[in-house]
Parts: sequence; structure tokens; C-alpha cells
Amino acid sequence: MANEKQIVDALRKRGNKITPQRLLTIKVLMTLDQHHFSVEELFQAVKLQNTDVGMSTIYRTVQILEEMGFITKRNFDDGFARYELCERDEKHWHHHLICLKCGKVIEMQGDFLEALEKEIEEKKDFIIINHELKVYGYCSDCYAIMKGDKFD
Amino acid sequence: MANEKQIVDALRKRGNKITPQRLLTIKVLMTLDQHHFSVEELFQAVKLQNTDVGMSTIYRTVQILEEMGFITKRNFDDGFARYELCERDEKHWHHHLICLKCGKVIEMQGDFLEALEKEIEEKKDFIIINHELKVYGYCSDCYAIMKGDKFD
DNA sequence: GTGCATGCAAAACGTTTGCAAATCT
DNA sequence: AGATTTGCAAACGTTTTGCATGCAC
Repeated sequence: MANEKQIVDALRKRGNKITPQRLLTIKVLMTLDQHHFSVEELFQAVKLQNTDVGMSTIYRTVQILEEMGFITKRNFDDGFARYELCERDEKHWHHHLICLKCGKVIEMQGDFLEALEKEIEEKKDFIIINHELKVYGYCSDCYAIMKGDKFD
Repeated sequence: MANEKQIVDALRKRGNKITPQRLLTIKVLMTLDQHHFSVEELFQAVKLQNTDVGMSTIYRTVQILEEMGFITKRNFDDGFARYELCERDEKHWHHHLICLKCGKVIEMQGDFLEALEKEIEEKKDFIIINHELKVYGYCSDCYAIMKGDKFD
């Protein structure tokens, strides 16, 4: 996971400028308690510290950071794109358990797909860069509620 | 994978009506050569056989079929939602290899995640209903081209 | 006849873009 | 100085909705 200095340096190297809005966006980004943030959520968090920021600036910054590989886009089917900071070690993947009832997203560390990946690269002639595993089901809370109520 | 009769029966059981538009939509749906179809694509295919169909009717039918579990929504980040017919055997899952260069989606049959699922159910206290695995990388065609050109 | 389904047009939604003014380097 | 970035508002493309009419049961 990159730190502020690394991101700023990389931006400069790319020919981008370090404006107050952009710097603040990066700072806020790294301290969000919501790990899977939407642009709207980031926008609100940034605005708490500086009212003079436009939504489109946040969109544009997020876009740049994604191109640079510092954040990744995720889709949890809740209406908007979500992003998360990338791990430094690209092999240190994590997966998502998504509750079909309450929408909660639980992260699961660890890569369990090495054998499968090997098979894919051999049999399918496909160069693997990344992967994403989503597991849908019911979290223990919702399952407990459903066992109490009648299923629907 | 359900057949037309099963879907129609299930619709009736739900109290839905079998209108010509809906029936045609289902028929066309099952003969699409595009396995991962968007609503727009389905709409165009249906319109070839009956011009008197509105886009919103297709949207509404697709929504119902998804609620009923006959089709599943997929997101390949190409701007619109895509759907595919569900397998009858819910354990007969397949995965998607997505080329980062040309966007081609290759399907891969087989479930390789049984051990992982067992672990999740035990350690994370999570009831698994379904899962989705996307593998991003380069298909052999694009990889060949990239090896010829310079990488970018 | 009742209630769900339809087509249309308009609205809604998240996201992107054009622009003139402001800002970074 | 020159090029990038900004905020605003308008545009965008997909999807949803309100509504009066039509149709299946």
C-alpha cells in the first residue's frame, strides 16, 4: 500500500501538478475508515476539510490514481463504483464475502488460487495479471435472523 | 439451464402473465449467440421479430427473470449490465478470464474452489450461496501482439 | 372485470465533459 | 509563460418510473 510521498512523486513524474485539492484528496483517501469507498463518499469526506472542492475534481483524481495503479475499481452492485487502495505486494490478494441480505462486505486475506492459476496459464494459454473472487451468501447475523424468522 | 416451459410455468406460478412480448423475449433470450448479453442487445434481437416492443418491457422482463433466478447479472465493466442464463446445477459454476487488452471474455468450466469454500464456511461463519471468479490478464492473441510490439 | 403488462416519454442515476478562469511549476 | 487543473453546469448513457391504455386470465 503506497504512502502519500510515493503517490505525490509518481504524480510529478507523470507531469501532473500537486494542487491543494488533489493533495487533500490523497490524504483523506488514505485515512478513510470505509475501505471500499465510492467517489461520493470520498467527496463528502474531503469537503469536511475544504468546501472549495468540486465533485468532478474528485472524479478526475480518482481516475488518475486508478490509471497509476494506486487504487482499484470494485463493483459490489450497489449503484456506484467503489475503489480501494492497492496492496503493495500484488500477490497479496484478498477476496470478498458479500452478504445477499444486508450487503455487508467481509474481506478475506490470502490467495487460495495458485493451483488453479497454474492450470489456467497452461491449459488456456492466458497470462494472468490479477484476479477477483466474490463469494455471495449470508453473514452469520443475517443467517441467524433468517433462522428465527421464516425464510423468504 | 432452464427451458422455455419451465420459465413460463414459473411465471404463471408467480402470478405473472404470459404476454406475447414476454414470451418472445424468453424465446429470443435462449437462442442468443452472445452468451453475455446486455439488455440493449436482447432488445435489438427481439425487435427483429416484433417491432412493437418497448425497451422498458425488456428491462422489466429481464428484472423478473433475474429475481426468479433464471439469469444472473454480470459486470464486465463495459458500460452496461450483462446477463447470462444460469446453469441448472448450481454447483456447475464457471469462471471468466477477461483480457485486459481486447476485452474478450473466455469461460472456464469447473469448480476449483471447494476446499476454499469449506474453509470460508468454517472460519468465517458465512453461508455460501454462490461465487464468482474473474481472472484478468492477456489472451494468447493479445499477448502475441504485445510480444511483437513493444510493451506499453 | 380485475389487475398485471405495455409503450411512450420523461425522470433519475452516477459519471463525464466543455469551458473560462485560476493555479502550479 | 505555458500547460494543467479547477468548479460549475450542462451533457451523457444506461436504467427506472409515471401514466394512460391494453391485454391476459
